[in-house]
Amino acid sequence: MAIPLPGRQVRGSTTGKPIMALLDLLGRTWSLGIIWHLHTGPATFRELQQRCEKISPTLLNTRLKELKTLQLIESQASGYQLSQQGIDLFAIISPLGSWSLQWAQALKEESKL
Amino acid sequence: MAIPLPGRQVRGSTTGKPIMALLDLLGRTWSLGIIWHLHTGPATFRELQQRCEKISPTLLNTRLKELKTLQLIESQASGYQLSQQGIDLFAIISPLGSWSLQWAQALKEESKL
DNA sequence: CACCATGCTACAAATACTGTAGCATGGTGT
DNA sequence: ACACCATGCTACAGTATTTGTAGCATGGTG
Repeated sequence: MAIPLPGRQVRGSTTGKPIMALLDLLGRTWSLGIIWHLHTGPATFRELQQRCEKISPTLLNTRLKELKTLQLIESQASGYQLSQQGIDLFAIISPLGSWSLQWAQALKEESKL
Repeated sequence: MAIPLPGRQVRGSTTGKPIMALLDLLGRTWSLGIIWHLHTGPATFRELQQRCEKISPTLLNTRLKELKTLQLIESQASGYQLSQQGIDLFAIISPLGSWSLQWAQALKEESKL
């Protein structure tokens, strides 16, 4: 699957709008998960594999390449880590952590009724 | 694919943590896109199809069911719309819109070098 | 009753992802 | 120098997901 570059046509949208490229990227299996798990600090390939529990090396590598091309992560001697852009992106999505807790709670309440 | 319920094992994680269920959900093709496009207001099935440009009706319907089960959207006479939870979730991710613009700009600058 | 729009399903083809095996490279110890 | 191990990553076949097109069922309108 082609890397979703802003300005280009991407999966699901022909407009080239950056947000569409971003939604395409984040909508791919494991993209969000990798960013999420990398936020706890740099990780080697194998360690990242473990943080992600069940990702196949094939896909991990594919996603890493995409994320690297799109400058959300970078690889250093210490392994892979979020780039400054990646950190900024994570800052936006990090509230999802606590939001998910109250969401889970709400679903639980609902199912009691 | 089973609907990613918080508390259950989901694609990519066995821990049952709500955030993992959420990442699984949002990581599915078009989930984010549907939420994004619904934020501009309620839409009928066919209208939502058009907002999403290229989604197949099969998948649109599948996602709508998931999002409805997970209480992020609800269907009314006026069509589908974000639920209160969906609105809250959108509030978190909405900065992605402007973030994507500067990200696109940065990528463009980079490619000039 | 013909005509049209809408919500949605069917189903086969195309695409993406998984899982296991294992190769290539670069240490470390002897 | 050589066996031994860990790491980053690729190969590839099997499986799951997504797309695309066609079209059915229902309800409203003239």
